[in-house]
Amino acid sequence: MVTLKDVANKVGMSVSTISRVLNESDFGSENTRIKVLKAIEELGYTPNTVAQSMIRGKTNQIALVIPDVCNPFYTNIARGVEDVCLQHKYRLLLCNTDENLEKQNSYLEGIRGRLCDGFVISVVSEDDPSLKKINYQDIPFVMISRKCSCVEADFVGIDDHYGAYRAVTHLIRNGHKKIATISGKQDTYPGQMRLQGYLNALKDGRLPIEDSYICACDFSAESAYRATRDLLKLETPPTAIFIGNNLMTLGCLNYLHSHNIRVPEDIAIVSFYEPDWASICFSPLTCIDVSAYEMGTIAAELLFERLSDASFPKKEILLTPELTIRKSCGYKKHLIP
Amino acid sequence: MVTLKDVANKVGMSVSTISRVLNESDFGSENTRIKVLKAIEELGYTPNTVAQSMIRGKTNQIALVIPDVCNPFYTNIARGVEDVCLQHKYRLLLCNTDENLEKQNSYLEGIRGRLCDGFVISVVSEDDPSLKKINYQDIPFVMISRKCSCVEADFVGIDDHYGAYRAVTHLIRNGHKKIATISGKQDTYPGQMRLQGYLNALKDGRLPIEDSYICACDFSAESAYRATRDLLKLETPPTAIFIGNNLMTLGCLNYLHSHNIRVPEDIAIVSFYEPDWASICFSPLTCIDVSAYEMGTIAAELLFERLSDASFPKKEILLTPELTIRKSCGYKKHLIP
DNA sequence: CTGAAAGCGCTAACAG
DNA sequence: CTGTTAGCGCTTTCAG
Repeated sequence: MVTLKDVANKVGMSVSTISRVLNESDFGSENTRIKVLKAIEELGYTPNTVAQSMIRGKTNQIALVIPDVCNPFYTNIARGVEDVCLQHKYRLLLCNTDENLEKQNSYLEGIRGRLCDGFVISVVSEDDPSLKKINYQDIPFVMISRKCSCVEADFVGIDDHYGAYRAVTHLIRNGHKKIATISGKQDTYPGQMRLQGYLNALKDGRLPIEDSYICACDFSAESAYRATRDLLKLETPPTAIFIGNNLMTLGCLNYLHSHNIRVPEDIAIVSFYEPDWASICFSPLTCIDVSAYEMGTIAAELLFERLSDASFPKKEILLTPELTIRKSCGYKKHLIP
Repeated sequence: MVTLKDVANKVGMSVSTISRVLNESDFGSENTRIKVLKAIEELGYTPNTVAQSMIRGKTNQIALVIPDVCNPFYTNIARGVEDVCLQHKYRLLLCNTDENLEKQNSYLEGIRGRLCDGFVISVVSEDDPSLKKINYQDIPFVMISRKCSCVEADFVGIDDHYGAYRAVTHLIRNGHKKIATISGKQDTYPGQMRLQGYLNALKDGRLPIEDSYICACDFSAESAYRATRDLLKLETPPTAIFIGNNLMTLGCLNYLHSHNIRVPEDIAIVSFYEPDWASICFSPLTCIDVSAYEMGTIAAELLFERLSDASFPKKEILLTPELTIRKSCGYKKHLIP
């Protein structure tokens, strides 16, 4: 590997001179500049980023810790975060925890080791204390989508309760009385809030709450596939399902379609978060949705604010999701306000 | 930030001692070990990764450079690469180039600066020479899916020509004679090979090649949406389309569905790469497919081999994709061998 | 078994 | 305008 010293030797100058022509835009005589630049070119020198990080005390890198890289929701967040990073000339270290506490811990360990100057995280579980271990003063972070109430930090998320409430209310207005929910991990904030929104919508709609209609799933397609099967085997199956995320919607629809169950004729569906295939599904999907890209953008910007000034009070930003009506609920126009 | 020195001061020992109890599994008396570990715990010390990288001359990090984080194809590759990284106790730096040469260059610049010990890359364009700039001896890399013939390095990819040929042959066997293609970026290896496979299948099937049936798209859904529209406006529109990737399939189907064009009754579709919604689409998709996760796995393993021994000859690994028949081509059983 | 000292590649304060 | 020097936090000889 060619170093600054090699360049210095080649042109017969000191390392500091070389470093300066590299870092100060108008340094040295035309002559030296040209000579140095030429040597750098010839030798193929590139500054060692690690050494630079070391001396500058910052890495120019931020990390994004997410529970599932394969989920388009997080991937869109990543795009948002990345774009902001680029504007700030930062790099993005993407860490996929796979909903696994151990993996998350291992990444957090690296982060504590100053791998990055700050990070954005969507925690695996709200109950897990590992986030506490990292010193916010040293490495600021913002939580996204999933909040961890045991820790004080900025948070950017969705108004999950409202979203779920809105979705279920839509079902009720369409005349449904037997409404089930396939809900996500209950050790996460969105998992809890979306279930809560479902319950409150039923309550306000004076509908009874039926335990067997509440399926505790884990945000995965497989869990939703099984839940759908169980739901339909019930003595009085539901006529509608509110599904807590995009992946579970896929799982649910896979079951329905492979068993020739029609949507919305046999059963109605509302999904939290809109998959990109919403329109070309066998029954175009009605969804509650929010721009994940924008969330990522907001979170990253908040982080960069923190990076330059840690003193302002903690912020909590909630985006309001909107309902897009397609066919999967059996749109009854006169019922919609 | 608390450093080794702080720990040393606290227990009244030298930094080297602390470093040793940390790095050598059986060092020092029980007493000192316990004392040191306790101090580390109390102070909340974590080794500075940057300093470690510096002295060890390696970062324990590899990068994955991909053109689109939002494409599940690359995301599955990422999962594969990541899992192998984890086994080797490496971290994964994910770089999204967004099909943009400038972004790719900026990431490559960082990589040249020794941000990682090696990397896996799916290039933006085959014609671009920027990969040449990085010194393979210093930082080995393996190309994935997209090959750059101007550079000598390991490559893991799909047998794109075979896949396309197989897909189009399937269409021909189903009785189609007017077969169009929506093909991907022609400055990429898979873009070229898939088009080539299409052309050769037509040739071998004694079908004429119709220029207006060849749509030069760019792998994006939008480009395919427009291409589909144009195709259907032709005087004699095709009865079947071979589509060069998953995203373009989405775009194509979006057009068809929104214009009430039935699949396969009005037009047949085969897609290269299988989206996870293949089964729940309004017309379940027939696809040519390969495991992207596995590709990622293979590429990463190859990279780690290189990392420990750069001397063996360059490898080129091609995975053979398989056809999954659903409904979108109008399955005619007796015609399939 | 432990400490002092050198040095990884670079930047920046300090001299000349 | 340029060179010398001192570190950043850590590991690793080399002495004691």
